[in-house]
Amino acid sequence: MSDQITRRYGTATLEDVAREAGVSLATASRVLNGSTRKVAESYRERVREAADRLGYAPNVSAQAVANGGSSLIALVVADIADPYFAQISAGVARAADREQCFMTIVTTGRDPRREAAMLRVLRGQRPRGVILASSRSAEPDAMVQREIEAIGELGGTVVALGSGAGGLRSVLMDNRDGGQQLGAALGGRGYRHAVVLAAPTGLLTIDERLEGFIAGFTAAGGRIDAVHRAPFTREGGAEAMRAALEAGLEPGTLVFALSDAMALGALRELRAAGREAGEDIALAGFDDIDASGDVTPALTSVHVPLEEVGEQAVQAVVDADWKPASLPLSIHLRDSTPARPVG
Amino acid sequence: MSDQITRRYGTATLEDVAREAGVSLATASRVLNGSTRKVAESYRERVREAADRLGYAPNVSAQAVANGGSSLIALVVADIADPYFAQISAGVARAADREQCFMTIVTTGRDPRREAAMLRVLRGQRPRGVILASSRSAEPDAMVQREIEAIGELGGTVVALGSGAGGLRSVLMDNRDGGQQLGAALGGRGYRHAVVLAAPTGLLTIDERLEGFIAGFTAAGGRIDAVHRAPFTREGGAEAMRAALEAGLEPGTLVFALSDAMALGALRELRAAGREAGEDIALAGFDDIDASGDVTPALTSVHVPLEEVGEQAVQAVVDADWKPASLPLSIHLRDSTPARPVG
DNA sequence: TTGTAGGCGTTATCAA
DNA sequence: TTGATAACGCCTACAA
Repeated sequence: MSDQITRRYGTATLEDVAREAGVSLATASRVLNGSTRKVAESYRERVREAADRLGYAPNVSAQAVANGGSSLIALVVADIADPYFAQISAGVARAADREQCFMTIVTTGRDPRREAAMLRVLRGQRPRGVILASSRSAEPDAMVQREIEAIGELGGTVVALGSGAGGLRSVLMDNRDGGQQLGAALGGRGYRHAVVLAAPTGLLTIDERLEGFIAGFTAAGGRIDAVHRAPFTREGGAEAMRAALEAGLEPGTLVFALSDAMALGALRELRAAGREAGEDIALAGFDDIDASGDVTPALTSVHVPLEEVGEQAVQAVVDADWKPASLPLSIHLRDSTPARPVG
Repeated sequence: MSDQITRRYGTATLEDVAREAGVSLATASRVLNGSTRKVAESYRERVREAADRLGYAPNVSAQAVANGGSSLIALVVADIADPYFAQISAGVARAADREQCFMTIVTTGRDPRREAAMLRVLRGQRPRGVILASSRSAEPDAMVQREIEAIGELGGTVVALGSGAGGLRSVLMDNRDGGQQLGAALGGRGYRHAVVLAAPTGLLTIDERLEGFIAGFTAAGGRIDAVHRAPFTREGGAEAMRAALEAGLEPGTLVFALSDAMALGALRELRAAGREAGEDIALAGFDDIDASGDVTPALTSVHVPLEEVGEQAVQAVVDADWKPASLPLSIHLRDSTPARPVG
C-alpha cells in the first residue's frame, strides 16, 4: 500500500494484480500464467477478477527472459506480396494461433546475405521455431547454415519447407512427382514439344520440378526443346518468355513455367506479343495459386496445398515427435492447355 | 574465469562477451547496443571482436524489459492471403526493416471480437507501434477501442489505415475522391446504368468509396440501379454478382465492385453465367491489386498505392512529428470497361 | 497451498 | 571513461 499508483487500464503489471487481489506475486503468477494448477479456488477467483478489472496483459518479453525462450514462430519468406508466400503465411498464421504462438514474418528478397542477417536478428528473439519458406538451395550459404545451427542451439526448432535439406525438420511437397504427373498428363493431351521457363539451377525446388517434368513428358513421348532461365518471379517469367519468343516458338508448343508467378508473367508477355495461350501456344504453371484460376484462359497447374503446408510447418515446430510427411500434389488441367490432336 | 563454460557459437550472452573481452558488462553493453558512444576505441575493438567471435546476438526480450518497450511494429490485417493486405504488408515489411524494427502480423478474419483479443495479445509485447489495416468501422467496437487506448497508454503508437478514425494517427487514402474519379470517368465513357457490389455498410472505406462513386457517376449523367451487399471478400463478390444477375442485368450496365477482390469473384461468377465482362456487361473494381492486370479482360480499377500505404504507416509510427497525409488515388481504365456509344 | 527470494539478459544510474 | 549495482516484469525452486 506504499506506492498505490493508480495506473490506468491496461498498464497493470503482475505485481499490481497481486496487490489488488491481496495475494503474493507468486500466487498471481500461478493462476494467470503458470501451468500446473495448485491454487485455492477462492484465490483463483480473486486474482482473475483483479486481473481483468485492471486489464492485465502479461509482458511477454519478461516472460521470455524468465523462461529463456519465447513462444514465437518466425516465418522466413522471399516476398510477402507473392501469393505463393502469402498463402503459406495464412496457413502458418492460423496454425500458430491455434497453438497460442505469435508469428513474425521476415523477408529475404531471395538474398542469402540478407537471409543470414535476418536469421541473426531472429535469433535474438529466442524463437520457439523458425520456418524457412524461402527456397533452399542445394548448397546452402555458410552463414545461413551457421545461424540455423545457432538457433537450434538455443532451443529453437528450424523447419524447412518444400525440399528436404540436411538435418532440419521439413515439410515436403513432392515436387518431382508433381512435375512428372504434369508432364505425363500433357504428353497424354497430345503435346510433343515443350519449352521450360525455369529459375537458375541450384534451388532444390526448381531442380526437382524440372526433373520430374522432363521424366514425365519424355516418357509420354514428348521432348524438351529448350530451358530458359530467369529469376523465380513474375518478371522472371516475362523475361524467360521473351527469350523463348525470340528463339522462336512453333505453334503447338507447350510452355511450362516452374511456378505460377512465372507463368503469369509469361502469359502477359505472350499476349503482348500478340499470341494467345491455349490457342497456338499452351501454358502451364506450378503452385496453383488462387490467381491461376482467374486469368483467361485459366491456367493449368500443379496444385500445391499451400495453406496446409503452412499449417504442417507449425506442427513440425510444435510437435515433439514430428515425423516428416510429404504432401501429395495433384494436377489441375485447365483451358491454357487444351487437348490437341496428336501429330 | 570461474565458470568458463565454453558455450557454443551463437549462444553467448552479453556477460560472456564482456568476460571474453575483459571488460565490464556495462562497457560491453555500451559498445554493442548503447547509442551515445563514450568508450575508448581500444575497448570498442576488443568487445566487437569478442562479440562476433562468439556469434553474439542480443536477447531482444531482455532488451525490451530493460527498456520498457520493444521495437516491434505489429500489423493487423483481416487476411494475409488477400493480395490487398499482402501488398500492404510488403510495404510495411520494407519500411520496418529500414527503421530497424521487427514486424509481426496478426489476422482478425474481420471479426471484431477476435481483433480485440489479438490486440490484447499484442499489448503484451509492448509494441512500438500497431498498424490497423483491417478496415475501421464507423462506430468501432468498444473492446477494440479499449485495447487501442491501453496500447497507447503503454507507449505504443497506433496507426489506422485508409480512413481517419477518431484520435489515432492515420494514413489516409482518398477513397471518396477515387470513387468519384472512377464514376466520372465511366460516365464519360458512356455508361448510364450501374449496379454496385458493396460490403455491408458501416465500414468507413466502403461508405466513402460508395459515396464518391455515386457522386461522380450521377454528376456525369448516370444512375445507380441497385446496390447489392455481401461480405468484403472474393466470395462476397461472387455472391453479390449472383444476386445482381438474378435481379436482372441489362446489357450495357456497369458493375462496380468496391474492391478488386470482390470484382474478381464477380468476374468469375459472371463468366459462369455465360456472360462476358467488357462485352454486354462492364466491370470495375477498386484497389488495383496486381492480379487485376492479369485477368481477361484486364480490370478497370482505382489504383491504390498499397505498398506505399504500408511504408507511410511505418513512418506514422516512427516519426515523432507525423503529419497526416492523404495518398492520392488514380484510375486505371482497362478493357473491362470499354467506351460505349452514348445512348 | 502460499510466500520469499534469486535469477533470466539488458539497460541505466551513479560513484569511482 | 569505466564499473558496480539496482532496476525491468516475470517465473520457480525452496522454504514456511
